[in-house]
Amino acid sequence: MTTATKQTTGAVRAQRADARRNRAKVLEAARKRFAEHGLDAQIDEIARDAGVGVGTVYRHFPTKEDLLQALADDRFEGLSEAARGSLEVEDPGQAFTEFMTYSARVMAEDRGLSEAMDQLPGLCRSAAERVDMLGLTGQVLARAQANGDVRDDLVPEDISALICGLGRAVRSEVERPTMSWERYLEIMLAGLRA
Amino acid sequence: MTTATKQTTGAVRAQRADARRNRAKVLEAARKRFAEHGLDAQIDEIARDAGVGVGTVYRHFPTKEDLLQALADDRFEGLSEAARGSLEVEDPGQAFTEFMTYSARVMAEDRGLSEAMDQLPGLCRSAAERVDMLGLTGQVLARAQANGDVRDDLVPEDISALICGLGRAVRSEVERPTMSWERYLEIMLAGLRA
Amino acid sequence: MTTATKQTTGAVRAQRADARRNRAKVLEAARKRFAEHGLDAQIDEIARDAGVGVGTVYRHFPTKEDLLQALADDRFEGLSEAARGSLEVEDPGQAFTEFMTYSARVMAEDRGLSEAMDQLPGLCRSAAERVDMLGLTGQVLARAQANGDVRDDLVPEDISALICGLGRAVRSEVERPTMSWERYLEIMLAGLRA
Amino acid sequence: MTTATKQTTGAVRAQRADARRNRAKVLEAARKRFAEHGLDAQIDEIARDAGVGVGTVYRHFPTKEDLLQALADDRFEGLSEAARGSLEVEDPGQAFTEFMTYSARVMAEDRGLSEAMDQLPGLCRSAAERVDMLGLTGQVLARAQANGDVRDDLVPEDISALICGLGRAVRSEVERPTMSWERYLEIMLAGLRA
DNA sequence: TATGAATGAGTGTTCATTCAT
DNA sequence: CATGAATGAACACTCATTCAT
Repeated sequence: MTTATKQTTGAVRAQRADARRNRAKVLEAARKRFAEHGLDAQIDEIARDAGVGVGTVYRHFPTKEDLLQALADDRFEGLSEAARGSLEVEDPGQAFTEFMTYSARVMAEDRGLSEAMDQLPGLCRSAAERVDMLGLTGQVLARAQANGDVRDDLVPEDISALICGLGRAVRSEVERPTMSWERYLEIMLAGLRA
Repeated sequence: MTTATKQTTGAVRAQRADARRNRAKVLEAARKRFAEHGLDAQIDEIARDAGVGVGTVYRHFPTKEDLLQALADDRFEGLSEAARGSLEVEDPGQAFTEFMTYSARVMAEDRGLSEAMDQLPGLCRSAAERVDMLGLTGQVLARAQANGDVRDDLVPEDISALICGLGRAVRSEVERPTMSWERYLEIMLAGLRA
Repeated sequence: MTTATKQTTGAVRAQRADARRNRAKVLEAARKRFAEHGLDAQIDEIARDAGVGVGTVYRHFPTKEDLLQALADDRFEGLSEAARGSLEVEDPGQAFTEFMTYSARVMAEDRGLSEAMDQLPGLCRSAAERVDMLGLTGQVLARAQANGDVRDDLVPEDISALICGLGRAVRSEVERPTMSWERYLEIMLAGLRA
Repeated sequence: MTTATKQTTGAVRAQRADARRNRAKVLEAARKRFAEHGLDAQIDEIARDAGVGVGTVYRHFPTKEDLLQALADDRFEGLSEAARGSLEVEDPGQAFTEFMTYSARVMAEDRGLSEAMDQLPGLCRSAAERVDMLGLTGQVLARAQANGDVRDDLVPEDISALICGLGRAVRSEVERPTMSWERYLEIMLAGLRA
């Protein structure tokens, strides 16, 4: 029976690998669709792009919102990694700038994410909480402040909110090339300096 | 055109007055609906609020987008008036700040407008062009720069884009009260200062 | 303006006549579909049968259940008229029998109605209350009891419940011709006799 | 068949025992689900309750209807045993009453069964035929008639149909507590008495 | 010209059934 | 033989737009 169990486990693992691969394909397709078309992207299209049936999408993500939540979780995980990476950077000011730049870029490239911040704030909040975004940005901020690179009156919530604001603001570039998200960010960073 | 109006009968003129009144009622209802519910506001609801039938809405605005265009035109007309008003203010720096503050407030209070900037950029661009937004903001900017209140490297397009960016960014406050549009604006203005 | 109003009223009435006709067509189609296919009948099919678009069905009946409610109301109105008619019949026992027979026939011929009694009891209850079914059946019952035709221990609720029970029971005949609803009713009436 | 079993290896026999046990678990879970939720009970839920995969359910019962058939067969086997038990009861009238009461109770407590009688009559017919329901009820009936307890004009098909009718009728009690299945049965039995 | 009823393509979601592991 | 992931047809319902009155 031990053997049998091991075989079963192997089979189950294989299936799970398949399922995981499908889940990944769905996520990837969804990321692209939402990034390009915003929240109105249709589940059917995502399924087609992923090369699976609608049912498969719904098996992994019972609701459109669940799917968006998973994507947001992914995005915020990326942001938290960026924050952690910045904490390794020696110069605190540069660390701060790098983190903000990474954040702005992510937001600029994902229409769905920036729309979600407008229309599904709870979703973003929960994604941010999952990775303790506030704590991490707080650390990045504190170092820069201690080094005299950033205004002292800023609190971690400001950074968190600015990132969200950036998410909405920087998509400018997509449509109106007069202002790139880089320029918008530059001005914003200037406003944050000590 | 004046002549044409004179030629029309009293009845027809009365009808036209009616039509104009209806147009105004529709616009007003639409403004409220879009401000509160964003772009997803439904034409039927707008018609009901306006006290007219859907057909009347479509007579004046053949398309939902046409209606939004009219509203955007209105908003940008308000912005251009604010810009012209600022040009009367003696202190150039204060004038600049007042104009930016007015703009931020308008954007913060109109969910439809801020969503339109994300999703219907052409609409906003054309509204901005109609009132020479670029020229006006350029004048406000130039005075502030000449007075040494604002960074020299900024061009009028920057201001225009910032206002649009603000439109998207400042709605933060609605959901996450940690950052009000006033605070976001403050940081932004700090970034613009010389 | 009075004239205008009159014209408008005429137009409105004409429209309403059209709408009423469509509503009737929808109801008729729905009656047939639900009678034949039960509660699973599809709105699209009903719309097609009625010769209208789905939207028209939903304009008149915002929900499938609303449509069913309307049909139930119709049915119970018919039952209440039957009860009132029975009260005109001279012989109380015959009146009772006639009313029960009418009820059984209606129920036997409408699969949707009998299923609704199983699965949407609130709907039936409200339809019954709308026409004071309990009061009317109570009167029919009281007369028959006073005449010594029906068991004294029966209360109006019994009759009401029996009619509902009949609704479910008598559809036997549809599928299993061994027992017609007439025979089922006959046995039931025998059980009710004094 | 006994020989065949003897020829099989221990392992295979063990597998068969497993399969039989699975079949039983599925049936039990299905009985509960269908009894409570009616025909709309979902195979996935049944599988979960049974502690097996959906595939296992479908291996034993290739179709939802096949599963229902098995359950109906079980139920009718119970009914036939009740009938046979009644034939042992000394007093024919009491025997008849007991049988009808048992039948009514079973029907009242199984929503799936009563719905099946409405919507899948062939299934019930075949279950009834498998256990010669008609013959057994005929015997119960004949004894009661011979003893003068039940109307002479009733035929075995009447009883069979009444039981089915009861199945649909008595669920009244669930929603409208004014009439219990006991009361409904009482009236019905009164109608059957000589 | 105003009305609002009608339209119908489109969308999220469910669930019986199949099939790779 | 068991598993449960995948499938996809089906279905209720929405809403921008058209059009008869």
